[in-house]
Amino acid sequence: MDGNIVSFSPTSASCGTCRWSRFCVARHAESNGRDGVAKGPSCGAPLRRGVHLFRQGDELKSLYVVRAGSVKCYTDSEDGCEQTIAFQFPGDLLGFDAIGSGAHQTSVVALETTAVCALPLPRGAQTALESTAVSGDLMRAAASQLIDRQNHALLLGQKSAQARMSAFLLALSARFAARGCSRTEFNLSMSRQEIANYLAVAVETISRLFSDLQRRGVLAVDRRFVRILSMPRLQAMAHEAKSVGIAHA
Amino acid sequence: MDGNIVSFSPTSASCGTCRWSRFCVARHAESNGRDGVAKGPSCGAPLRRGVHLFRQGDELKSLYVVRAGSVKCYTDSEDGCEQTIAFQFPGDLLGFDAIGSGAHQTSVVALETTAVCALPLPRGAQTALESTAVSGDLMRAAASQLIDRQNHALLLGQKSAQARMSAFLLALSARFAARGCSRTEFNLSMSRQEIANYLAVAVETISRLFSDLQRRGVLAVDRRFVRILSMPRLQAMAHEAKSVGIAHA
DNA sequence: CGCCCTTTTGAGGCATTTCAAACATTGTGG
DNA sequence: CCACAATGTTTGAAATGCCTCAAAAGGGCG
Repeated sequence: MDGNIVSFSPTSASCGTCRWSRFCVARHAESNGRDGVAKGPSCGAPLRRGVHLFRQGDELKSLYVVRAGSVKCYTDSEDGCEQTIAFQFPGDLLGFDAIGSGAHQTSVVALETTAVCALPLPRGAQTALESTAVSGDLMRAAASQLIDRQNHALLLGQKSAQARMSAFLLALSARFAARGCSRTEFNLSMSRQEIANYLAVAVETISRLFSDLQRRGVLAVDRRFVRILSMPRLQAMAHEAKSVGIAHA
Repeated sequence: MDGNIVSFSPTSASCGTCRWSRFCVARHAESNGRDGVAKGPSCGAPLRRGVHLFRQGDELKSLYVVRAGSVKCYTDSEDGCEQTIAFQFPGDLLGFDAIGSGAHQTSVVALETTAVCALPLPRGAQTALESTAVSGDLMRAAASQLIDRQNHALLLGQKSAQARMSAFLLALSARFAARGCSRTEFNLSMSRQEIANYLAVAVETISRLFSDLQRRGVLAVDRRFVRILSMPRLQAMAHEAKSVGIAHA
Protein backbone atom coordinates (compact mmCIF):
# COMPACT_ATOMS: atom_id res chain seq x y z
CA MET A 1 0.00 0.00 0.00
CA ASP A 2 2.97 2.24 0.48
CA GLY A 3 4.24 2.18 -3.06
CA ASN A 4 7.23 3.88 -4.54
CA ILE A 5 7.28 7.11 -6.39
CA VAL A 6 6.84 6.58 -10.07
CA SER A 7 9.87 7.21 -12.20
CA PHE A 8 9.09 9.35 -15.16
CA SER A 9 10.58 8.41 -18.50
CA PRO A 10 8.51 10.73 -20.59
CA THR A 11 7.23 9.85 -23.98
CA SER A 12 5.46 12.41 -26.05
CA ALA A 13 1.72 12.42 -25.54
CA SER A 14 -0.76 13.67 -28.04
CA CYS A 15 -3.71 15.70 -26.83
CA GLY A 16 -5.23 15.31 -30.25
CA THR A 17 -5.80 11.64 -29.63
CA CYS A 18 -6.78 11.98 -25.99
CA ARG A 19 -10.50 11.53 -25.52
CA TRP A 20 -10.43 13.79 -22.45
CA SER A 21 -8.69 16.72 -24.04
CA ARG A 22 -11.83 18.81 -23.95
CA PHE A 23 -11.83 18.58 -20.14
CA CYS A 24 -8.10 18.94 -19.93
CA VAL A 25 -6.12 21.87 -18.67
CA ALA A 26 -3.25 20.83 -20.92
CA ARG A 27 -5.13 21.04 -24.20
CA HIS A 28 -3.53 24.34 -25.12
CA ALA A 29 -0.09 23.46 -23.91
CA GLU A 30 0.72 21.14 -26.75
CA SER A 31 3.59 21.90 -29.04
CA ASN A 32 4.53 25.35 -27.88
CA GLY A 33 6.94 26.59 -25.31
CA ARG A 34 5.11 29.67 -24.16
CA ASP A 35 4.15 30.49 -20.62
CA GLY A 36 7.12 28.77 -19.15
CA VAL A 37 5.54 25.42 -19.79
CA ALA A 38 8.09 23.67 -21.88
CA LYS A 39 7.21 21.82 -25.06
CA GLY A 40 4.07 19.77 -24.76
CA PRO A 41 2.76 17.38 -22.19
CA SER A 42 4.57 14.08 -21.89
CA CYS A 43 3.30 10.83 -20.58
CA GLY A 44 5.19 8.46 -18.29
CA ALA A 45 4.54 4.81 -17.59
CA PRO A 46 1.17 4.14 -15.97
CA LEU A 47 1.03 4.13 -12.18
CA ARG A 48 -0.33 1.06 -10.42
CA ARG A 49 -2.70 1.33 -7.49
CA GLY A 50 -0.90 2.59 -4.41
CA VAL A 51 1.96 4.22 -6.27
CA HIS A 52 2.58 7.85 -5.46
CA LEU A 53 2.95 10.47 -8.16
CA PHE A 54 4.48 12.78 -5.59
CA ARG A 55 4.40 13.28 -1.86
CA GLN A 56 3.84 16.24 0.38
CA GLY A 57 7.17 18.04 0.74
CA ASP A 58 8.59 16.87 -2.57
CA GLU A 59 10.11 19.48 -4.79
CA LEU A 60 7.85 20.70 -7.57
CA LYS A 61 9.22 19.49 -10.87
CA SER A 62 6.12 19.39 -12.93
CA LEU A 63 2.40 19.82 -12.86
CA TYR A 64 0.41 16.81 -13.99
CA VAL A 65 -2.91 16.07 -15.56
CA VAL A 66 -4.75 12.80 -15.13
CA ARG A 67 -5.04 11.10 -18.50
CA ALA A 68 -6.66 7.83 -17.48
CA GLY A 69 -7.63 6.21 -14.19
CA SER A 70 -8.04 8.10 -10.95
CA VAL A 71 -6.03 9.40 -8.04
CA LYS A 72 -6.50 10.53 -4.48
CA CYS A 73 -5.06 13.80 -3.25
CA TYR A 74 -4.46 14.03 0.48
CA THR A 75 -2.66 16.06 3.07
CA ASP A 76 -0.94 15.07 6.30
CA SER A 77 -0.81 17.21 9.39
CA GLU A 78 2.36 17.41 11.43
CA ASP A 79 0.76 15.13 13.99
CA GLY A 80 0.10 12.35 11.52
CA CYS A 81 -3.55 12.93 10.66
CA GLU A 82 -4.45 12.34 7.08
CA GLN A 83 -7.26 14.06 5.21
CA THR A 84 -8.24 13.20 1.68
CA ILE A 85 -8.81 16.43 -0.18
CA ALA A 86 -10.08 15.21 -3.51
CA PHE A 87 -10.46 12.30 -5.87
CA GLN A 88 -9.34 13.22 -9.34
CA PHE A 89 -10.20 11.92 -12.78
CA PRO A 90 -9.08 12.36 -16.39
CA GLY A 91 -8.52 16.00 -17.28
CA ASP A 92 -7.93 17.10 -13.69
CA LEU A 93 -4.86 19.10 -12.74
CA LEU A 94 -2.47 17.83 -10.07
CA GLY A 95 0.10 19.69 -8.03
CA PHE A 96 -0.95 23.29 -8.52
CA ASP A 97 -0.69 24.07 -4.82
CA ALA A 98 3.06 23.69 -5.08
CA ILE A 99 3.21 26.89 -7.10
CA GLY A 100 4.54 29.47 -4.73
CA SER A 101 6.56 27.40 -2.32
CA GLY A 102 8.02 25.14 -4.98
CA ALA A 103 7.25 22.12 -2.78
CA HIS A 104 4.20 19.91 -2.98
CA GLN A 105 1.70 20.51 -0.19
CA THR A 106 -0.27 17.36 -0.84
CA SER A 107 0.45 13.78 -1.78
CA VAL A 108 -1.09 12.14 -4.80
CA VAL A 109 -1.50 8.39 -5.11
CA ALA A 110 -3.11 6.25 -7.80
CA LEU A 111 -6.38 4.55 -6.89
CA GLU A 112 -6.18 2.23 -9.87
CA THR A 113 -3.87 1.90 -12.86
CA THR A 114 -3.51 5.49 -13.88
CA ALA A 115 -1.77 7.49 -16.57
CA VAL A 116 -0.80 11.12 -16.13
CA CYS A 117 0.61 13.74 -18.46
CA ALA A 118 3.40 15.90 -17.16
CA LEU A 119 3.60 19.62 -17.86
CA PRO A 120 7.28 20.13 -17.14
CA LEU A 121 8.39 23.41 -15.64
CA PRO A 122 11.75 24.68 -16.79
CA ARG A 123 14.27 26.28 -14.44
CA GLY A 124 12.51 26.03 -11.12
CA ALA A 125 8.96 26.41 -10.11
CA GLN A 126 8.73 30.10 -9.41
CA THR A 127 10.29 31.45 -12.54
CA ALA A 128 8.28 29.06 -14.63
CA LEU A 129 4.94 30.76 -14.30
CA GLU A 130 6.33 34.15 -13.57
CA SER A 131 6.85 35.10 -17.16
CA THR A 132 4.56 37.96 -16.35
CA ALA A 133 4.69 39.41 -12.88
CA VAL A 134 1.01 39.83 -12.25
CA SER A 135 -0.15 36.43 -13.38
CA GLY A 136 2.70 34.93 -11.42
CA ASP A 137 1.47 36.71 -8.31
CA LEU A 138 -2.08 35.66 -9.01
CA MET A 139 -1.02 32.05 -9.38
CA ARG A 140 0.88 32.15 -6.13
CA ALA A 141 -2.06 33.75 -4.37
CA ALA A 142 -4.40 31.11 -5.77
CA ALA A 143 -2.06 28.32 -4.70
CA SER A 144 -1.86 29.84 -1.26
CA GLN A 145 -5.65 29.89 -1.00
CA LEU A 146 -5.76 26.30 -2.13
CA ILE A 147 -3.43 25.36 0.71
CA ASP A 148 -5.55 27.30 3.19
CA ARG A 149 -8.66 25.46 2.05
CA GLN A 150 -6.88 22.14 2.37
CA ASN A 151 -5.82 22.92 5.90
CA HIS A 152 -9.36 23.98 6.70
CA ALA A 153 -10.64 20.62 5.48
CA LEU A 154 -8.06 18.90 7.64
CA LEU A 155 -9.28 20.91 10.59
CA LEU A 156 -12.94 20.15 9.97
CA GLY A 157 -12.36 16.53 9.14
CA GLN A 158 -9.80 15.36 11.68
CA LYS A 159 -9.80 17.63 14.69
CA SER A 160 -11.86 17.91 17.84
CA ALA A 161 -13.67 21.13 18.60
CA GLN A 162 -10.92 22.14 20.98
CA ALA A 163 -8.16 21.42 18.50
CA ARG A 164 -10.00 23.43 15.85
CA MET A 165 -10.29 26.36 18.18
CA SER A 166 -6.64 26.20 19.15
CA ALA A 167 -5.50 25.89 15.55
CA PHE A 168 -7.70 28.82 14.62
CA LEU A 169 -6.19 31.03 17.29
CA LEU A 170 -2.67 30.00 16.34
CA ALA A 171 -3.35 30.74 12.69
CA LEU A 172 -4.63 34.19 13.59
CA SER A 173 -1.61 34.72 15.80
CA ALA A 174 0.71 33.82 12.94
CA ARG A 175 -1.04 36.16 10.53
CA PHE A 176 -0.86 39.05 12.95
CA ALA A 177 2.78 38.33 13.65
CA ALA A 178 3.55 38.30 9.94
CA ARG A 179 2.06 41.77 9.72
CA GLY A 180 4.13 43.09 12.56
CA CYS A 181 1.41 42.95 15.20
CA SER A 182 1.60 41.12 18.46
CA ARG A 183 1.75 37.38 18.24
CA THR A 184 0.24 36.95 21.67
CA GLU A 185 -2.51 39.52 21.97
CA PHE A 186 -5.01 40.82 19.46
CA ASN A 187 -8.61 41.72 18.88
CA LEU A 188 -10.86 39.32 17.04
CA SER A 189 -12.69 41.04 14.24
CA MET A 190 -15.30 38.30 14.12
CA SER A 191 -18.10 37.31 16.49
CA ARG A 192 -18.41 33.96 18.28
CA GLN A 193 -21.09 33.03 15.75
CA GLU A 194 -18.70 33.66 12.92
CA ILE A 195 -15.93 31.65 14.52
CA ALA A 196 -18.43 28.89 15.20
CA ASN A 197 -19.51 28.74 11.59
CA TYR A 198 -15.95 28.77 10.31
CA LEU A 199 -15.00 25.92 12.61
CA ALA A 200 -18.32 24.16 12.06
CA VAL A 201 -19.34 23.85 15.67
CA ALA A 202 -22.19 25.37 17.69
CA VAL A 203 -21.81 28.87 19.11
CA GLU A 204 -22.24 27.49 22.60
CA THR A 205 -19.28 25.20 22.03
CA ILE A 206 -17.09 28.15 21.09
CA SER A 207 -18.12 29.92 24.24
CA ARG A 208 -17.41 26.86 26.36
CA LEU A 209 -14.02 26.41 24.74
CA PHE A 210 -13.04 30.00 25.45
CA SER A 211 -14.07 29.47 29.05
CA ASP A 212 -12.13 26.25 29.32
CA LEU A 213 -8.99 27.72 27.81
CA GLN A 214 -9.25 30.65 30.15
CA ARG A 215 -9.88 28.43 33.17
CA ARG A 216 -6.81 26.39 32.28
CA GLY A 217 -4.68 29.51 32.06
CA VAL A 218 -3.88 29.11 28.37
CA LEU A 219 -5.76 32.21 27.34
CA ALA A 220 -6.99 35.48 28.76
CA VAL A 221 -10.16 36.54 27.04
CA ASP A 222 -12.00 39.80 27.43
CA ARG A 223 -14.85 40.09 25.02
CA ARG A 224 -13.07 40.11 21.63
CA PHE A 225 -9.65 40.77 23.02
CA VAL A 226 -7.53 37.66 23.33
CA ARG A 227 -4.19 37.18 24.98
CA ILE A 228 -2.32 33.93 24.57
CA LEU A 229 -0.70 33.06 27.87
CA SER A 230 0.88 29.77 26.92
CA MET A 231 1.77 29.34 23.29
CA PRO A 232 3.23 25.83 23.79
CA ARG A 233 0.12 24.50 25.47
CA LEU A 234 -2.08 26.04 22.81
CA GLN A 235 0.03 24.35 20.16
CA ALA A 236 -0.24 21.06 21.97
CA MET A 237 -4.03 21.34 22.03
CA ALA A 238 -4.12 22.16 18.33
CA HIS A 239 -2.48 18.85 17.56
CA GLU A 240 -4.97 16.66 19.34
CA ALA A 241 -6.93 14.70 16.78
CA LYS A 242 -10.69 14.22 17.00
CA SER A 243 -10.34 10.70 18.28
CA VAL A 244 -8.40 7.95 16.63
CA GLY A 245 -10.72 6.51 14.15
CA ILE A 246 -11.87 8.65 11.25
CA ALA A 247 -10.33 6.24 8.80
CA HIS A 248 -6.67 7.02 8.98
CA ALA A 249 -5.84 5.84 5.52
CA MET B 1 -26.60 42.77 9.26
CA ASP B 2 -27.58 42.30 5.67
CA GLY B 3 -25.86 45.32 4.23
CA ASN B 4 -25.81 46.57 0.71
CA ILE B 5 -23.17 45.94 -1.87
CA VAL B 6 -20.57 48.64 -1.82
CA SER B 7 -20.52 50.99 -4.76
CA PHE B 8 -17.10 51.43 -6.20
CA SER B 9 -15.99 54.90 -7.16
CA PRO B 10 -12.35 54.11 -7.61
CA THR B 11 -9.61 56.45 -6.70
CA SER B 12 -6.06 55.62 -7.53
CA ALA B 13 -4.29 53.75 -4.79
CA SER B 14 -0.58 53.65 -4.32
CA CYS B 15 1.07 50.38 -3.43
CA GLY B 16 4.22 52.32 -2.67
CA THR B 17 2.60 53.82 0.40
CA CYS B 18 0.72 50.70 1.44
CA ARG B 19 2.32 49.10 4.44
CA TRP B 20 1.03 45.67 3.33
CA SER B 21 2.37 45.74 -0.18
CA ARG B 22 4.98 43.16 0.60
CA PHE B 23 2.20 40.68 1.38
CA CYS B 24 0.05 41.88 -1.45
CA VAL B 25 -0.76 40.13 -4.67
CA ALA B 26 -1.22 43.51 -6.34
CA ARG B 27 2.24 44.85 -5.73
CA HIS B 28 3.35 44.18 -9.29
CA ALA B 29 0.14 45.31 -10.89
CA GLU B 30 0.75 48.97 -10.36
CA SER B 31 0.99 51.35 -13.26
CA ASN B 32 1.15 48.95 -16.12
CA GLY B 33 -1.46 47.39 -18.29
CA ARG B 34 0.12 44.00 -18.83
CA ASP B 35 -1.52 40.66 -18.20
CA GLY B 36 -4.98 41.90 -18.86
CA VAL B 37 -5.05 43.68 -15.54
CA ALA B 38 -5.79 47.24 -16.44
CA LYS B 39 -3.82 50.18 -15.07
CA GLY B 40 -3.12 49.87 -11.38
CA PRO B 41 -5.17 48.94 -8.38
CA SER B 42 -7.79 51.43 -7.31
CA CYS B 43 -9.35 51.92 -3.98
CA GLY B 44 -13.05 52.53 -3.31
CA ALA B 45 -14.68 53.95 -0.21
CA PRO B 46 -14.15 51.83 2.90
CA LEU B 47 -16.76 49.18 3.65
CA ARG B 48 -18.48 49.21 7.01
CA ARG B 49 -19.13 46.05 8.97
CA GLY B 50 -21.81 43.95 7.33
CA VAL B 51 -21.44 45.46 3.88
CA HIS B 52 -20.86 42.99 1.08
CA LEU B 53 -18.07 43.45 -1.44
CA PHE B 54 -19.80 40.94 -3.69
CA ARG B 55 -22.19 38.06 -3.36
CA GLN B 56 -22.23 34.52 -4.65
CA GLY B 57 -23.66 34.61 -8.16
CA ASP B 58 -22.59 38.17 -8.91
CA GLU B 59 -20.80 38.79 -12.16
CA LEU B 60 -17.02 39.03 -11.85
CA LYS B 61 -15.97 42.58 -12.55
CA SER B 62 -12.79 42.75 -10.61
CA LEU B 63 -10.54 40.89 -8.26
CA TYR B 64 -9.85 42.62 -4.98
CA VAL B 65 -7.16 42.75 -2.37
CA VAL B 66 -7.78 43.63 1.25
CA ARG B 67 -5.92 46.82 2.07
CA ALA B 68 -7.09 47.36 5.65
CA GLY B 69 -9.52 45.67 7.97
CA SER B 70 -10.80 42.15 7.48
CA VAL B 71 -13.48 40.23 5.64
CA LYS B 72 -15.27 36.92 5.79
CA CYS B 73 -15.59 34.74 2.71
CA TYR B 74 -18.47 32.28 2.76
CA THR B 75 -20.49 30.05 0.52
CA ASP B 76 -24.17 29.14 0.52
CA SER B 77 -25.53 25.80 -0.56
CA GLU B 78 -28.69 25.60 -2.61
CA ASP B 79 -30.56 24.54 0.49
CA GLY B 80 -29.59 27.58 2.50
CA CYS B 81 -26.66 26.31 4.52
CA GLU B 82 -23.86 28.75 4.98
CA GLN B 83 -20.22 27.85 5.48
CA THR B 84 -17.52 30.37 6.20
CA ILE B 85 -14.53 29.48 4.07
CA ALA B 86 -11.96 31.97 5.26
CA PHE B 87 -11.27 35.15 7.14
CA GLN B 88 -9.08 37.46 5.15
CA PHE B 89 -6.69 40.23 6.06
CA PRO B 90 -4.60 42.93 4.40
CA GLY B 91 -2.78 41.62 1.35
CA ASP B 92 -5.20 38.75 0.76
CA LEU B 93 -6.78 38.19 -2.63
CA LEU B 94 -10.58 38.10 -3.00
CA GLY B 95 -12.70 36.66 -5.77
CA PHE B 96 -10.26 34.42 -7.57
CA ASP B 97 -12.69 31.52 -7.68
CA ALA B 98 -14.82 33.51 -10.13
CA ILE B 99 -12.13 33.07 -12.77
CA GLY B 100 -13.50 30.45 -15.08
CA SER B 101 -17.23 30.88 -14.69
CA GLY B 102 -17.10 34.67 -14.58
CA ALA B 103 -19.49 34.62 -11.62
CA HIS B 104 -18.52 34.79 -7.98
CA GLN B 105 -18.81 31.48 -6.17
CA THR B 106 -18.54 32.97 -2.71
CA SER B 107 -19.78 36.04 -0.91
CA VAL B 108 -17.44 38.44 0.82
CA VAL B 109 -18.54 40.71 3.65
CA ALA B 110 -16.62 43.17 5.81
CA LEU B 111 -16.10 42.17 9.43
CA GLU B 112 -15.08 45.68 10.41
CA THR B 113 -14.41 48.90 8.52
CA THR B 114 -12.40 47.61 5.61
CA ALA B 115 -10.66 49.00 2.56
CA VAL B 116 -10.04 46.95 -0.55
CA CYS B 117 -8.10 47.59 -3.73
CA ALA B 118 -9.71 46.58 -6.99
CA LEU B 119 -7.77 44.95 -9.79
CA PRO B 120 -10.14 45.67 -12.63
CA LEU B 121 -10.44 43.15 -15.42
CA PRO B 122 -11.03 44.59 -18.85
CA ARG B 123 -13.38 43.02 -21.37
CA GLY B 124 -14.89 40.19 -19.41
CA ALA B 125 -13.42 37.80 -16.97
CA GLN B 126 -12.25 35.01 -19.22
CA THR B 127 -10.36 37.01 -21.77
CA ALA B 128 -8.71 39.06 -19.11
CA LEU B 129 -6.38 36.41 -17.85
CA GLU B 130 -6.28 34.47 -21.03
CA SER B 131 -3.62 36.58 -22.65
CA THR B 132 -1.74 33.35 -22.91
CA ALA B 133 -3.71 30.20 -23.40
CA VAL B 134 -1.86 27.99 -20.97
CA SER B 135 -1.77 30.31 -18.01
CA GLY B 136 -5.44 31.04 -18.63
CA ASP B 137 -6.20 27.34 -18.49
CA LEU B 138 -4.09 26.97 -15.38
CA MET B 139 -5.95 29.81 -13.70
CA ARG B 140 -9.28 28.29 -14.56
CA ALA B 141 -8.19 24.91 -13.31
CA ALA B 142 -6.96 26.47 -10.08
CA ALA B 143 -10.22 28.36 -9.63
CA SER B 144 -12.13 25.18 -10.25
CA GLN B 145 -10.13 23.38 -7.57
CA LEU B 146 -10.76 26.24 -5.20
CA ILE B 147 -14.50 25.83 -5.73
CA ASP B 148 -14.24 22.09 -5.17
CA ARG B 149 -12.42 22.65 -1.89
CA GLN B 150 -15.05 25.15 -0.81
CA ASN B 151 -17.83 22.69 -1.51
CA HIS B 152 -15.91 20.06 0.38
CA ALA B 153 -15.74 22.34 3.40
CA LEU B 154 -19.47 22.97 3.12
CA LEU B 155 -20.02 19.24 3.07
CA LEU B 156 -17.80 18.57 6.08
CA GLY B 157 -19.09 21.53 8.02
CA GLN B 158 -22.82 21.55 7.44
CA LYS B 159 -24.00 18.14 6.35
CA SER B 160 -24.96 14.93 8.13
CA ALA B 161 -23.09 11.74 7.32
CA GLN B 162 -25.92 10.64 5.07
CA ALA B 163 -26.05 13.94 3.20
CA ARG B 164 -22.27 13.80 2.70
CA MET B 165 -22.53 10.33 1.27
CA SER B 166 -25.36 11.28 -1.05
CA ALA B 167 -23.60 14.41 -2.24
CA PHE B 168 -20.45 12.39 -2.83
CA LEU B 169 -22.27 9.86 -4.99
CA LEU B 170 -24.03 12.59 -6.92
CA ALA B 171 -20.77 14.38 -7.56
CA LEU B 172 -19.23 11.18 -8.85
CA SER B 173 -22.27 10.59 -11.00
CA ALA B 174 -21.97 14.07 -12.50
CA ARG B 175 -18.30 13.59 -13.25
CA PHE B 176 -18.89 10.29 -14.96
CA ALA B 177 -21.77 11.75 -16.93
CA ALA B 178 -19.61 14.66 -18.06
CA ARG B 179 -17.14 12.12 -19.42
CA GLY B 180 -19.77 10.24 -21.33
CA CYS B 181 -20.12 7.37 -18.88
CA SER B 182 -23.31 6.27 -17.23
CA ARG B 183 -24.81 8.70 -14.79
CA THR B 184 -26.54 5.96 -12.87
CA GLU B 185 -24.09 3.09 -12.62
CA PHE B 186 -20.36 3.03 -12.16
CA ASN B 187 -17.51 1.43 -10.32
CA LEU B 188 -15.95 3.19 -7.38
CA SER B 189 -12.20 3.33 -7.73
CA MET B 190 -11.76 3.95 -4.02
CA SER B 191 -12.24 1.75 -0.97
CA ARG B 192 -14.74 2.35 1.84
CA GLN B 193 -11.83 3.55 3.96
CA GLU B 194 -10.92 6.13 1.37
CA ILE B 195 -14.49 7.37 1.06
CA ALA B 196 -14.71 7.50 4.84
CA ASN B 197 -11.60 9.63 5.11
CA TYR B 198 -12.71 11.97 2.35
CA LEU B 199 -16.09 12.48 4.00
CA ALA B 200 -14.54 12.52 7.47
CA VAL B 201 -16.65 9.79 9.01
CA ALA B 202 -15.81 6.34 10.36
CA VAL B 203 -15.54 3.44 7.93
CA GLU B 204 -18.34 1.68 9.75
CA THR B 205 -20.60 4.65 9.11
CA ILE B 206 -19.93 4.43 5.37
CA SER B 207 -20.79 0.78 5.43
CA ARG B 208 -24.01 1.42 7.34
CA LEU B 209 -24.99 4.22 4.99
CA PHE B 210 -24.51 2.00 1.95
CA SER B 211 -26.68 -0.60 3.64
CA ASP B 212 -29.37 1.94 4.51
CA LEU B 213 -29.47 3.41 1.02
CA GLN B 214 -29.74 -0.05 -0.42
CA ARG B 215 -32.46 -1.08 2.05
CA ARG B 216 -34.45 2.01 1.10
CA GLY B 217 -34.17 1.20 -2.57
CA VAL B 218 -32.20 4.30 -3.46
CA LEU B 219 -29.07 2.40 -4.42
CA ALA B 220 -28.00 -1.03 -5.54
CA VAL B 221 -24.52 -1.80 -4.33
CA ASP B 222 -22.39 -4.75 -5.20
CA ARG B 223 -18.94 -4.45 -3.79
CA ARG B 224 -17.57 -1.38 -5.61
CA PHE B 225 -20.22 -1.32 -8.25
CA VAL B 226 -22.97 1.20 -7.56
CA ARG B 227 -26.25 1.72 -9.34
CA ILE B 228 -28.39 4.71 -8.51
CA LEU B 229 -32.02 3.61 -8.50
CA SER B 230 -33.63 6.89 -7.54
CA MET B 231 -31.76 10.02 -8.46
CA PRO B 232 -34.43 12.37 -7.01
CA ARG B 233 -34.39 10.68 -3.62
CA LEU B 234 -30.61 10.71 -3.56
CA GLN B 235 -30.66 14.42 -4.33
CA ALA B 236 -33.17 15.02 -1.59
CA MET B 237 -30.94 13.25 0.91
CA ALA B 238 -27.93 15.27 -0.19
CA HIS B 239 -29.71 18.46 0.79
CA GLU B 240 -30.47 17.49 4.34
CA ALA B 241 -28.36 19.61 6.65
CA LYS B 242 -26.64 18.18 9.69
CA SER B 243 -29.20 19.67 12.05
CA VAL B 244 -30.23 23.26 12.20
CA GLY B 245 -27.79 24.83 14.45
CA ILE B 246 -24.18 24.95 13.38
CA ALA B 247 -24.26 28.72 13.57
CA HIS B 248 -26.19 29.68 10.50
CA ALA B 249 -24.75 33.12 10.18
C1' DC C 1 -32.67 53.70 31.01
C1' DG C 2 -34.50 49.98 28.45
C1' DC C 3 -34.35 47.10 24.48
C1' DC C 4 -31.81 43.99 21.68
C1' DC C 5 -28.29 41.11 20.48
C1' DT C 6 -24.31 38.53 21.88
C1' DT C 7 -22.32 35.61 25.11
C1' DT C 8 -22.35 32.38 28.79
C1' DT C 9 -23.74 28.37 31.48
C1' DG C 10 -26.44 24.17 32.54
C1' DA C 11 -28.92 19.78 31.60
C1' DG C 12 -30.40 16.34 28.50
C1' DG C 13 -30.43 14.06 23.86
C1' DC C 14 -28.74 12.27 19.63
C1' DA C 15 -25.68 11.27 15.75
C1' DT C 16 -21.64 9.23 15.18
C1' DT C 17 -17.72 6.98 17.06
C1' DT C 18 -15.67 3.13 19.47
C1' DC C 19 -15.16 -1.49 20.40
C1' DA C 20 -15.92 -6.21 19.17
C1' DA C 21 -16.66 -9.96 16.26
C1' DA C 22 -18.13 -12.37 12.06
C1' DC C 23 -17.74 -12.51 7.14
C1' DA C 24 -15.99 -11.70 2.42
C1' DT C 25 -12.26 -10.83 -0.69
C1' DT C 26 -7.77 -10.64 -2.31
C1' DG C 27 -3.17 -12.04 -2.55
C1' DT C 28 0.57 -15.54 -1.59
C1' DG C 29 3.17 -19.58 -1.26
C1' DG C 30 3.19 -24.36 -1.28
C1' DC D 1 -5.30 -25.10 -7.36
C1' DC D 2 -5.93 -24.85 -2.62
C1' DA D 3 -4.92 -23.28 2.11
C1' DC D 4 -3.87 -19.53 4.71
C1' DA D 5 -2.91 -14.92 5.89
C1' DA D 6 -3.90 -10.27 5.39
C1' DT D 7 -6.99 -6.85 4.38
C1' DG D 8 -11.44 -4.88 3.60
C1' DT D 9 -16.44 -4.97 4.75
C1' DT D 10 -20.50 -5.58 7.47
C1' DT D 11 -23.28 -5.63 11.61
C1' DG D 12 -24.38 -5.02 16.57
C1' DA D 13 -24.12 -2.83 21.16
C1' DA D 14 -22.22 0.57 24.14
C1' DA D 15 -19.90 5.05 24.89
C1' DT D 16 -19.25 9.97 24.03
C1' DG D 17 -18.58 14.56 22.11
C1' DC D 18 -21.12 17.94 20.58
C1' DC D 19 -25.65 19.74 19.71
C1' DT D 20 -30.22 21.33 21.31
C1' DC D 21 -33.03 23.61 24.23
C1' DA D 22 -33.62 26.87 27.92
C1' DA D 23 -32.60 30.67 30.56
C1' DA D 24 -29.76 34.16 32.60
C1' DA D 25 -26.04 37.56 32.35
C1' DG D 26 -23.39 41.00 29.89
C1' DG D 27 -22.51 44.88 26.68
C1' DG D 28 -23.92 48.25 22.95
C1' DC D 29 -26.86 51.85 21.41
C1' DG D 30 -30.89 54.78 20.71
